[in-house]
Amino acid sequence: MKINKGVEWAAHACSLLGPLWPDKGLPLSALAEFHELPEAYMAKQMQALSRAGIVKGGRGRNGFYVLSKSPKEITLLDILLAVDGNEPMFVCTEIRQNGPCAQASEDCTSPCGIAAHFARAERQYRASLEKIDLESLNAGVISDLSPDNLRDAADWLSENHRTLG
Amino acid sequence: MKINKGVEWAAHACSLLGPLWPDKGLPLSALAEFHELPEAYMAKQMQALSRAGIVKGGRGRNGFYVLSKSPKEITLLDILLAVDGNEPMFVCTEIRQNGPCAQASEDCTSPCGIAAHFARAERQYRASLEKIDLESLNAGVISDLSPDNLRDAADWLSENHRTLG
DNA sequence: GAGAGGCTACTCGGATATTCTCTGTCCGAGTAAATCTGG
DNA sequence: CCAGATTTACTCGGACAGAGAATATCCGAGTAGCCTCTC
Repeated sequence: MKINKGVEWAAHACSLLGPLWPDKGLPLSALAEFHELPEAYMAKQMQALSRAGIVKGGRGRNGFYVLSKSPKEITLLDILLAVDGNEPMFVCTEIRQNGPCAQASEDCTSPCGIAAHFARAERQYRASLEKIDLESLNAGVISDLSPDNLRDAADWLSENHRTLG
Repeated sequence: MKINKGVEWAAHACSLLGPLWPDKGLPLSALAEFHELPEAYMAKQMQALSRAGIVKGGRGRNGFYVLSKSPKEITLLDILLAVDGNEPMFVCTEIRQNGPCAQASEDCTSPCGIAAHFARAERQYRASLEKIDLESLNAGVISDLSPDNLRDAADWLSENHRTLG
């Protein structure tokens, strides 16, 4: 029940890309360097985001990543599902249909009670993350920065960002 | 982010033990056989429950498992944490303290915004499972049984249960 | 026949292999910019 | 000097190993009941 480490990286990366949207972005190398992450593995996470349609990666010499939607339309849940997969945490193997007192499968119209409770909990988990969009996420992250840090980051980004077209 | 398969087994096992509490229980062999599960691996799950203080396993020739508390005091969350471990799903590696614009660790008094949101979601997940105690869980499971199944199960349990000394 | 002691059979508990997913890495596909060549 | 084709350098994308955890299994520790032996 551990979330992939890549989710954290992807979330931070999207947080960086948020303020640059819609016409600016960052190459993989910058996204990795900003947080001192291994570029090759960071690529894997960005690919996952790309496949999920959260970011768009222009290929070629001047390629870089841009958010493919407004930061308001991207939620933490989207990022989690993109990187970690959207399989449910709890998978019911219907063991109630096994053994000496097995329930007939035609009697199992409603899901197993245990599975139902886990599913409900998971829905609440997802709902909680669904509420956090990239815009509000960024507001929170930035408010934690010291004025010096904020200026440093802004400078660094302006040096490394790239523009579409 | 997948929950251990053993959690399902453990939950069903506790569900069987609930109505037998406080003076009756079932040996591992019965718990495994009832749902046609591999006994050796089922043992692992019961050991985890035992270590967490949810069940008590009497050793020796006539040993068997009994709930160690009232079914009302045991929640789905307890079972989940016992079998799956109580590590948080999302672990923040503080990558904000890395890289060219790293935040100084003394500035990081409040947790990283991203981690905070995941933590909040996880609290809601746990809270949802915390509400389900074994008694209400059993009520749900039993209500899904057909009358025939219910009788079969009752008979089988009365044949296989064991009573404290 | 009764009691005590020892033995056996059966149970739980922890330590041990095996499989699978996550983690980490590499090389190929693709494109924009720079270069070169001919006019 | 300029336009166009070509080369080049740099980027993302998917395929490929290694590590760690989950899965599955086995053997040892422990106890209740049974058997035997003795009185």
